[in-house]
Amino acid sequence: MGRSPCCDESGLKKGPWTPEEDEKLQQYIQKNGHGSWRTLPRLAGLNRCGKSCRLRWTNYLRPDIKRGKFSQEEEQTILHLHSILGNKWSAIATHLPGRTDNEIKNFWNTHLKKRLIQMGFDPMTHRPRTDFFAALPQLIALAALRDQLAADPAASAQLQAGGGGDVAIQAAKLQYLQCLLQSAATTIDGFASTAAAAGSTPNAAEAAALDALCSPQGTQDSTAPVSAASDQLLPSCTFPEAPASSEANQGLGYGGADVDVFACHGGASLPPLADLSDAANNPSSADGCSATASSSFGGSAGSPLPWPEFFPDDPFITDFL
DNA sequence: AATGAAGGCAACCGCAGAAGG
DNA sequence: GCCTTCTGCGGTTGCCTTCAT
Repeated sequence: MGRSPCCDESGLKKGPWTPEEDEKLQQYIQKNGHGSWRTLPRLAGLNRCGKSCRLRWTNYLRPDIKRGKFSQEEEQTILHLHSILGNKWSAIATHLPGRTDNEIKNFWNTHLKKRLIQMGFDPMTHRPRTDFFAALPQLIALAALRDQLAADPAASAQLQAGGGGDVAIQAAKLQYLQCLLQSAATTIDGFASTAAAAGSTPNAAEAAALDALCSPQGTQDSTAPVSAASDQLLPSCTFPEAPASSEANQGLGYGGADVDVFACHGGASLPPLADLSDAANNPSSADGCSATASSSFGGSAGSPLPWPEFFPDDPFITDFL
C-alpha cells in the first residue's frame, strides 16, 4: 500500500492550530457535520489537509472530550485493557468515554509505562522483568531499607509501633519485604551460579549490587532481627500466598477471591493487572485473580524469576522506591 | 537569575484496511 | 479482481513548559 502524504501538497499549513482555525473547523462541523474529511478543509475555508482537520477535531475540538488528569479508575482501566489488548489505543479509548486514543497513548508513554519500568515490570507483558539487572534499582532500594532497619532498632521499633491496630499491617509489610528480598537473593544466587558456570562475569557495579543483596550486613537470616515482631504475628513466611492476617491482607492490597479482575489488587492502581490470557489458557485459574496470584507474578513456568507478588502502589513501598 | 535537562502534549508521518468504482 | 481513494491507527517528532542546578 502506501499513499503519498496528503500534507505534502504545497501551500497547506502545518503545525499548531490557531484559535481562528479552530473556530472555523468547529463551526463548519457543527453546521454540516464532517462529511468527507478530504473536502472539508476547502469547504470550511481552511488551508489544512483533511487529515490534520480530522485529528484536530477528534483529539481536541470534539465537544465530548474530557480534559484534565486521568482518574484512578481510568488509570486502572487503561492498565487492565493494555494488559489484554496491548497498544490498541483506539480499542482502549472506546472504554474511556471522552478520552482520545492519542491522549491515552500519551498518558501511557509518559506516565504508566515509566512507572511500570521503574518498578521492574515489563510494560508490554505486565510481568516482572526477566532481565535481572533491569530490576536492580528496586532490589537495591529494598536491600538498603532492610539494612537500615537492621542497623537502627529505634526505627524498626517505630515502624512496628505504627499505632494500635496498625501493628499487624506494619509487621506484615515488613515481612513482605523480607520475603521479597529473600526471593530476589535466591534468584541472584542462581544467576551468579549460572554466570559463574558459563564463565561470564558481571561488571563492577553489578557485582557490587549482587554483594549488597546477597550479603546484607549480618542478616543472612532474612527473618532476623527486624521482623521479630512480625514473626510472632506471622510465624512463617507464607508468600507468595496471601498472609494469614486479614488486616495484613488489606494493608498489602490483597483482593478477595471474589473480587473482579479490575480489583485484584485491592483497588490499587498498580501493579499491572492479570494477564487474562493466562486465565484463558489455564482453566483451573479461570478467575483473573487466581491467575495473577498463583502464576503471573508468583514464579510461573514462563518466568525464570520466583518473584512473590509485588504491590508497588502500596504507600509503604512507594515511600522508598 | 540564567541555563540546560526533563517532562508533557499536540501534531505529523506513514502504513494498513475498508470502501467504492 | 484490480486500482484508487478515504479513513483510522500507532509510532514518532518537535515544541512548550516545568524543574533542577
